Amino acid sequence: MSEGDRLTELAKRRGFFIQTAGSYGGVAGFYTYGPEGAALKANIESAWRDRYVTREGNMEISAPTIMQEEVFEASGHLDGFDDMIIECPECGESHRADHLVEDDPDSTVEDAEALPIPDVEGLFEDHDITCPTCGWELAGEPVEEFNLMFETNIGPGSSDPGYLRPETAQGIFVEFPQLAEYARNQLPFGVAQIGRAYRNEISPRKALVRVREFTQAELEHFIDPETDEPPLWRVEDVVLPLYSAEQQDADDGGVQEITVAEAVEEGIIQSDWIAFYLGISKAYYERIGVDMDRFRYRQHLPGELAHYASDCWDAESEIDGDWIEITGFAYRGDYDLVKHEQYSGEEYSVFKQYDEPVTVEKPTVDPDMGYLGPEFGSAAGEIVTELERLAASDPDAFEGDEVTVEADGEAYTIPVEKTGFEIEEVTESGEHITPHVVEPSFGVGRMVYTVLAHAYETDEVDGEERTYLSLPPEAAPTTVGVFPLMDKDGLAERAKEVANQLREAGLEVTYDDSGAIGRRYRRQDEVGTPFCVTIDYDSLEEETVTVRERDTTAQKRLPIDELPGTLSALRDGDATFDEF
RNA sequence: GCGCCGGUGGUCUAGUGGUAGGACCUGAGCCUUCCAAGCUCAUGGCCCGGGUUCAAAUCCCGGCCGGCGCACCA
Repeated sequence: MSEGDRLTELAKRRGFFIQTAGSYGGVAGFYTYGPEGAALKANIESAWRDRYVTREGNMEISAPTIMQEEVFEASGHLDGFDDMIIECPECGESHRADHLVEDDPDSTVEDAEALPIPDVEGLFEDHDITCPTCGWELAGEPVEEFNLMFETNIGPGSSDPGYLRPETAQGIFVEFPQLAEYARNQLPFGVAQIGRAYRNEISPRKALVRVREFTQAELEHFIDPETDEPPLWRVEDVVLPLYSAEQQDADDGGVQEITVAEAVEEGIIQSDWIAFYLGISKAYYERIGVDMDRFRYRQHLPGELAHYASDCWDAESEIDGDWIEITGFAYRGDYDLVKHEQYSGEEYSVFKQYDEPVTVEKPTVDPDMGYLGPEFGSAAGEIVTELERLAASDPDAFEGDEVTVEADGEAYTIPVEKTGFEIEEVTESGEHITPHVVEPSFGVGRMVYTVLAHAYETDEVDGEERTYLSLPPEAAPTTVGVFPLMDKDGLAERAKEVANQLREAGLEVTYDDSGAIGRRYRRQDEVGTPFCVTIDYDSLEEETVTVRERDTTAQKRLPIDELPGTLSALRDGDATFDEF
């Protein structure tokens, strides 16, 4: 039985994740987190928030999952999704129909993607385009649209299309002008979002790994590319397992264990910002329970880079021998903000003040409209525009008595004195710049899946095989199980009191008084509860209990009144079980 | 989307053209002074639709779902 099969079985039996609406036969690519899974996911998210929002001083927002078409035109997703696919009936290979048409030597078509499908199909017939894999004639084969975004309609009718976001990032980018305002227009600043995203995947696979609705945790860090440097000193000694593009190409290539400082120095990681995030993220993965022996950072190969990214690294975890992308670290440059500025007409930049105001000589014009109007009639407006342009590009042209500009294809000569030409001294205190974006983008479901797979352990206790999830106490759905040794003699009553006391202290508690004590321990082991408290006869007299640790099954005796503090410290990583 | 394989209680599984057993789990009770012990009882199942047949969970077709491979993955 593979690791994935084992995990799916446990997940269903114990309530981590199940196929959605299984009673109705289910639909591929949709999963519901059960009670244990939802708690685990929430803990992983809150650890993420603690790491990337709270501790880094970033903002968090929550945007809608549906936005109008223009947003995705700007982001490039709409084009990216409207791929035209043609499938070869001979070899079964699928190809981008628009690319085949453009690549055909007889064809003059440059942007086949913009053509209607029947036209593209026609081109296949006109030019006898063949399958690049096997050479089969593709004429007559249907060209089909490929759409990975879920489409919907906003309001009644179909005139106002909307799309479910394929990534949470765009919800941040579109609000940049306001967000910059909230950051007091000071770079750098980071905006995070944890939320659902949707992709109509052709072939959902491997439980939570490739699904159609999933949770992303994304951080968009807006920086001044000229001056902002990450605090690399914080992570310079962190050792990263790097699988560079070069190593992937090499025959005997493999993961190199090198420090952040070395990786930057040797140019393996091009962006200091990416290096910084790889550094701080390693500690995050360790914290939530990713096994560092089954983890690596893999650099994208040149051909693999997204349209917006210059350098990109993925965090990958190993399950069943496969490497699964759990995070993408991308340097997106100014791609997104520039596009949204173009499409929205709003300004997606910040004003950057110079250290010292700069005084420049700026040629300006202030034309005498009382002269230009009557003289040139309807051409006057265009002439003014041309004069302004000329003043900026070639102020020397105004040195004579007359200046000549071309407007609407005709040359006009104007006396310089009527142009109001002047060299003004202008003091500029700064300039508008478009920030660059550094984006760590985490797949929450894939991290949940990884953490479960990596936590899955079996051992032997008193000759019996035991299954347990070695989850970090912080991530575990339940922190402590509370049991009476027997369900009699007042033990259960005392145990319920203790359970309530611990709940009051903010701990996640499960109470269980059924069957034998060993069975209850096993139950908690399987859902990864790190500690179990048992109330026995001595508890009634001495006010002490046994605390049992999941991974070792070791037990210690502690006073009841110390439990809330001790267990909280164990959960938060401020203490270890051995210390008591 | 294509190909191969599969689908029996919550889980794992046995099974035959005559409508199904087991184990574990779960619940009730007994027992039990720290690691899935034992006893009694109980709940719960043939993925969906069509066809063949006197009769289909079983054979055939289609669908859905899952696994693997291919393709796709902005």
